[in-house]
Amino acid sequence: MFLFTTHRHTTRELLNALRGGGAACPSSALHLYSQFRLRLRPSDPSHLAWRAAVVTLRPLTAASSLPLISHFHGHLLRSNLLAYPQIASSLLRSYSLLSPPSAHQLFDQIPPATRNTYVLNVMLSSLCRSSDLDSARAFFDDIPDKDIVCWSTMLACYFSRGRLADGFAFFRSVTFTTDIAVDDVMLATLLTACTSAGLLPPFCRAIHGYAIRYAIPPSMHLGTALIDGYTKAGRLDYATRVFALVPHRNVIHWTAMICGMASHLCNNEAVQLFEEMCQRRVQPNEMTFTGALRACVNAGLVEKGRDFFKLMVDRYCLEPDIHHYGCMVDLYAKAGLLEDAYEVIKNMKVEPNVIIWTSLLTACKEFKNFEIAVEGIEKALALGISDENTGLYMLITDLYAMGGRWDGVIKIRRLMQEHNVWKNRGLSSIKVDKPQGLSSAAPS
DNA sequence: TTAGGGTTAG
Repeated sequence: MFLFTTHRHTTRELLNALRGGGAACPSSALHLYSQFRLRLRPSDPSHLAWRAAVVTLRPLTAASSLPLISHFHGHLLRSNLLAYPQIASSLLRSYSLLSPPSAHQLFDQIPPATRNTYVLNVMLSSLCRSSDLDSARAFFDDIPDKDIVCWSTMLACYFSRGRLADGFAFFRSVTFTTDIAVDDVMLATLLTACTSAGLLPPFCRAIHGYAIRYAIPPSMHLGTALIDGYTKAGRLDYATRVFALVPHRNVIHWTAMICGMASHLCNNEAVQLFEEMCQRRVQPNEMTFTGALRACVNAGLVEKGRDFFKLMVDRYCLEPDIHHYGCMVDLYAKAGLLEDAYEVIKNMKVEPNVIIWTSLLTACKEFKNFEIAVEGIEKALALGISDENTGLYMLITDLYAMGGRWDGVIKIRRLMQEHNVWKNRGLSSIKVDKPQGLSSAAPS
């Protein structure tokens, strides 16, 4: 925290305070910035002015404060700071995250001389997020000097729209028709797309092989994408090896590894890794706790799970979300502690969803506890019936039958009939030669 | 010293 003293701070000191997180909240950032502007002299180097404005925008954007950003935009216009590409790209990015139409308006007002590669890339990224793919592609085609960021942005756009074949064709065109050197970010983009499309493990190994061949280190995002890819491909051994090789492991690397271990039922290893992470003073986030709690659920470690949940709230001041409550309900329910599970649901700060009710009611069926089941059923029915929760309705039917409540069975059957929803038969398939989503045409 | 990309519950 930056403290104001009787000492008259120089512009450099104020800039360092802004940059060093001395202004985590928007109001203190704007206060520091106004102090900075008061001290700024014509003799100061011009880069001080735009740097201060750039770092002031960060907390405003992090707080998603559109009114403050608009207010700051006014100041930037009046002080002619928007002529700096650094400011233009920062402001454009802030708007594109919070209000894409405002970003597009701003872009039209940026003079062509200011529209450098950074500005164009932010605009492309904004179009990729908020407009149709063809508009983004048209904008991409018009960019004169495309760099790796530009190509990566467009590549991610294809994948995020589910256009796998076009994305792979696009990647091929990067490698075969340009001199662009593929980097770790582009490989991470490619790998993430393969992981979500289930094109593993050969693709994961191929991309990893490419990274090794071209000496691209598994740093940051590529490290996470590899860990996640290998764990989802069932290769915990490779994931562990990559994890060990990541130079500066951050919370996301640890989380990907912990979640990967938990999903493969290496529960004790996941719990150990989580504890090691805390010992090394790496701050866990909400997702890390989901992984750690899931390991406790799988292993039936009720006490440990309870401790982790308490640790999350008390020590790390994290607000539990639906995933954490879901784990806690499951933790107690699977151990037969149905009262505790139901208590979690009653005290939740978010509405329970179909997963939570299914978790509780499945345990009610297993442990033949009709009392809690009846209470739960009443509330679960409030979710309403849809194609997504027919499983829950079937479970409720079973529970009514178990309690001899045939009127309930008839009621649910009638509801399902009225809404024309039926439980689908279990079905699973494996594509062997041609993975799904690879059938569309290559881009022009 | 302004741009792209990564991790969660039945």
